[in-house]
Amino acid sequence: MTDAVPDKLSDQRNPAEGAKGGATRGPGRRLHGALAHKLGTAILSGQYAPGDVLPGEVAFAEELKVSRSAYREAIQVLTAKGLVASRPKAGTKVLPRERWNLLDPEVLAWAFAGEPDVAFVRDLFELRSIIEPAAARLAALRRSKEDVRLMREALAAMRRHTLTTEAGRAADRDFHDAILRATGNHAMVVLSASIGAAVHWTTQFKQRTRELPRNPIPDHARVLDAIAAGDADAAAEAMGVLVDLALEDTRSSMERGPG
Amino acid sequence: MTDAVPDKLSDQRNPAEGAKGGATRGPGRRLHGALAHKLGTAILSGQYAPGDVLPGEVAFAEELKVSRSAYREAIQVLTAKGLVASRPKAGTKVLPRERWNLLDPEVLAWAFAGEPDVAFVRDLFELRSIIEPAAARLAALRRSKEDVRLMREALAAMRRHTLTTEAGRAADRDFHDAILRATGNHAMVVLSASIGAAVHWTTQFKQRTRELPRNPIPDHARVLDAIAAGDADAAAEAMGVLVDLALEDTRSSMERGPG
DNA sequence: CGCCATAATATGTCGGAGTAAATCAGGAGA
DNA sequence: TCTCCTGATTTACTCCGACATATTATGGCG
Repeated sequence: MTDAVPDKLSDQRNPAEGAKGGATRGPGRRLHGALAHKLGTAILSGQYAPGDVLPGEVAFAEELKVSRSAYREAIQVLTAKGLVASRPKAGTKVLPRERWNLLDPEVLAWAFAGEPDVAFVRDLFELRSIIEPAAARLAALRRSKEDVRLMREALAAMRRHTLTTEAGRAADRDFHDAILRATGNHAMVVLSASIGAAVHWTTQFKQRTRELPRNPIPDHARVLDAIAAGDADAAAEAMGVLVDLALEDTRSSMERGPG
Repeated sequence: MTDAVPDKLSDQRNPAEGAKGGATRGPGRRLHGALAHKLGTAILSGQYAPGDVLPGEVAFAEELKVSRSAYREAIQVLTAKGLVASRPKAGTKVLPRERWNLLDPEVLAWAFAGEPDVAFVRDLFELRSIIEPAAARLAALRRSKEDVRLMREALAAMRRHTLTTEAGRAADRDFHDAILRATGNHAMVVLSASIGAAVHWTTQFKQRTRELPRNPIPDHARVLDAIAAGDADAAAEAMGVLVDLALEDTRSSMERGPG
């Protein structure tokens, strides 16, 4: 907090984000969306700590060079995600971390916009190591042919591109996503965003170490085979191995330093 | 959709929600909050199905007897939770269920505002049956004295009040919440809202059967003892038993009919 | 010294005006 | 006849200024 936000975005209305078609899909297409992104990342990065109270609407909106309406809509977004709460006369206050919807895809993106908090990444991995083996087990029991087809496709894509490319990483996410969908459990699918982020950062950390110590394809293939065969125990076991390896890689590269 | 929303809330500004102090904590304290609640429950209950497009801003806001500002802020809330998306000329459309942030506490509340979807309750239980044993294991490894104290308190409260009272159910939620917190995993704590809803509906369903077939205290005490003793395997095992029993009770009472 | 009424202040709500963008229709060209 | 481009329309988006409401702070009164 202290004095001021290093105002970027000054008077840029719409960053145009490329040419047209919305290919890159920037942070927020609308003004209030961009504002929410800006304020959200500021909060997630600790610029505004829990308990801090934001400047008054009129003053802050003017400082940010936006109308009060746009500012308020951005605040409503943050409120909806549990980051802040505003009361008349008291102002808008940043809520404690427990209230934040950290599993919200957007909040997750904001958390990873800057330097990600290593402790949070660790937590996310731990969650993943709990969810995914169980998900693989359920998937083995309930998968449809279509589910298996999607997994095969994703695995094939992983083979074609490697994890060093964005396409390869996307295929990796698709593979894990397909498993979660195959559980037929909606609550599980919702977690795919969080799990996906964890998977993404796995490969990201692996990139940093520049090792790629292990070919991920066989491990993934083992999971797929078990699920396709309907062998629940084998699926859970194989996914457990996969997750443990990822956790290990990440831990070691995190110890080496977050930067 | 079809013709109109059965407009309640007409010109009621602030339901006053009791006296003061915000004890009961109604759906939405502000107008746009109440609107978001209204529209959110309408979407979650299926009144507006995925793919449906809402009436235009001006028309709908007028129909709901609110200003466009308030209406827009409500829509921003729904957008933030992944329920709808709006684009110029195209209007505001309800997104497919996969995009909904079903783990968001508010969305969860909206989902349970009317008759809860039995399939969703089942999914939530399944998630709980995966998370909680693992959480109990982690809690056994990492619990602090303060954590154990909180669990003891919650269990004592469960003993005092029974699960037939709201205080007892709150104590039940507190117990499970304390375990999640004891894991030291922030991502886990965030799930407490979802898990809490599952726990709440367990007891709710039990109430319906009017059986209360089993005294829950010993099962909970077994979990607590294992965690306090630092026995990870025993903690996971004991919690597994607890969750399985709850799952069984709920399944049988769900089969008897959701109403 | 403590309680209650009053005033000050910031959020909440309102209504309207103007801008930007996406869709649809129409026309020119192949 | 079909395709592509161009314009017009519709809709959400942004801005502005004002009023209403709720909460806190203040000061007087018992």
